[in-house]
Order: sequence, then C-alpha cells, then structure tokens
Amino acid sequence: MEISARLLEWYKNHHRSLPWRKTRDPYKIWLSEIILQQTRVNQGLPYYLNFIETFPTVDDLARAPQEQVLKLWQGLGYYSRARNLHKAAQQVVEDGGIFPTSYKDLLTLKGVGAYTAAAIASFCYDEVVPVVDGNVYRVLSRLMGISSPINTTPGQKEFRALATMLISKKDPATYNQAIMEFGATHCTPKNPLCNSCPFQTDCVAFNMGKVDELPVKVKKTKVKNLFHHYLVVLTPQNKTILQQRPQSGIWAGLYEFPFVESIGNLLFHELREDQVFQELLGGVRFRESVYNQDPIVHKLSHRKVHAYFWVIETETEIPNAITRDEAAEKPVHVLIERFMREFWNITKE
DNA sequence: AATACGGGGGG
DNA sequence: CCCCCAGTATT
Repeated sequence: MEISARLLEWYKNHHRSLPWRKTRDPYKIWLSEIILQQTRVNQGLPYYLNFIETFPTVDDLARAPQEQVLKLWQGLGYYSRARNLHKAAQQVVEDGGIFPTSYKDLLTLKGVGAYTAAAIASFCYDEVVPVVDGNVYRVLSRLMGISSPINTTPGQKEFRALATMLISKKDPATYNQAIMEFGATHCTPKNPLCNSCPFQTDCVAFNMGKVDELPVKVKKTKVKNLFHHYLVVLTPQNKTILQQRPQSGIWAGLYEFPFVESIGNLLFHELREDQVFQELLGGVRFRESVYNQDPIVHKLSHRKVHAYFWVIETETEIPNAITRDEAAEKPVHVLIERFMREFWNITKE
C-alpha cells in the first residue's frame, strides 16, 4: 500500500479529537496554526479556546486593542506571533473580511510562512500542498533514512520535494493532518512506538537501528546571561510603576518593572547610583528591601535571566504610578507574572 | 545562511 | 541538563 494510504488509515484509527479539526473556518484554522507554531498542542489548546471565545470572528480580533491581544497571549512566548496575528487580522478585514484562499496568497499575511500557508490552504481549501513541520521532518527522515540536516536550506529543499511527492492528491487535508499527528504521537522524538508501527518493515532507520539518530539537526544556541535588578515601587497609596519594553527584541512591547541591568551581581548602593534608578527615584525618600536574596533564574532557549526584585517603598506618591488592578491588566512576560502572583498574594491585606 | 525570538515538558 | 515543539522574520 502507498505511504499516504497507510498514513490515512493510521490516522482514521488513532487521531486525537481537537477543536480546530472540527471546522473548515479559515479564521479558526489560521488562529490554531499560529498558536501551535513551536508550541505543543497541550500548551496551546487553552489559549485557542480563550481566543475563540474572546474574538469569535476575525473582525473582533482586528478591532481589539493590541494590548488586549498581547494580554491574551501572555505566557505563550514568541510574542511577535501575537502582534503579527493582530496585524494579519487587520489585513484580512481591509481585504473585505475574507481570508486568502490559496497557498500563494496566504503567504502575504503577517506571520504566515510556508508551513502555515500550506496548513490553511490544504485544511480549508483542499489545495495539494504539503505541510513540512518538525513532525514531518522526523517521520520522513526516519522512514527514508535521510540524514540531511533539517535546518539547512538544501536539507529543507530535499524534504519539501519528498513531501510533495508523497502527499495524497485525493485528500491532502487529511493527509497533512495525518503525517503530523503520526509524528506527534507515534514517531516521537524519544521512545517512538516502533513495535506497533505500520511502517516498521519499510522504515530505513528502524531496519538500520538508527531511529534515535534521525533526524539530523546542526545547531547549538548559545545562551546569554542577563542580570536584571527590578525596582518594585510601592507608594503610600499602594501604587507601583510598570514600563513598556521596546517594540523590538525580547519580550517586545510587554510591560515590566523598571530595572537596572548589570554584568553580574550588584550591591544596593551600586544599584542606587545607577542612572535608571536616579531617573526613577532621584530625590524621593524611600525604604528598600530585597525580595529575593538569591537570584530568580528564568531560563529561555537563548537567554538565562538572573532576576533580583527590590521593593522600594516610597514616602510620597510617584508620577505615573498605577494601581495593582491597573497593573494586572498589562501584558507581562512569565518572570514578571510569577513575581506578581507571589508578591501580591503576600502583600494582600 | 545565521540568528533572534519564549516557555514548557520529557527523559 | 539537553532536546524538542503544527515556524517566521530579520539580518
């Protein structure tokens, strides 16, 4: 039997029931695909449900304030996805509220690349274009015994060509779902279920005992250390200060407490002399206390943030200070979210 | 062709 | 600790 036919047969018996598989609404498909970029189903699912409930249509999403979109995205990571999502919704609305209906046209949407365009085009419009995601690389590299690195241009070109040959022309939508689902739940990165695999006799990697060596990836992200000394201002009226991060770079556009960045550890008197501290609190009387003596380490794939939180209780009000409730409305990254949750529970009267 | 961009889960 | 995840945009 053809590869595609066996994949479809496997999928029929083993697929999970997921909300975005019950619809052909391009808005919902698109939203789910953006959320699922570099994100596992279990992590993305609650966000998907929340978005659909808050923004039932692309029009609702397009008209929302960007900050609301970011707030709903809070905790998911890769926040440019949320900004691009919002932008793309506005693109669609400006075009009359109808999504592009071809792979080529879908690529014009912000945040929609080769994978996502193929997913929407096949799922919604039965266009015969293969999805090539992490699952597909893994399944195909093992099945065919291909050791070309999956993160180089020649390697990706090779896998794309292969995927184009294998896709079912009769049912590209289900085929694309099937190969990804097979990679996600059966041909997994670690401990794949080879003993119950419909491709066992054909799988080159299995027959050569190289399942755990494929796919091949060539990279190593080096981690950069960052030291952030956050200034948690508390005024007599129990207000605090949040500031917005720049519109580019890590955590772009999210909010956090003002902070002093350093090369390593810092004593309070050094912190106090820093320009950031002076511009924020110069001339103000306060009482300081450190919230955490040891750094709170927040690890990302390419950063390791060593965070210290200093509580600065001022004797007078500070301009631009906001209430606790107002602060809770701002989109923040996970490091700040966790601190706020702990700290506000502690200081709750 | 490389690098930046989050956060969580599995082994 | 290291790897991976329904990738994309930018340099």
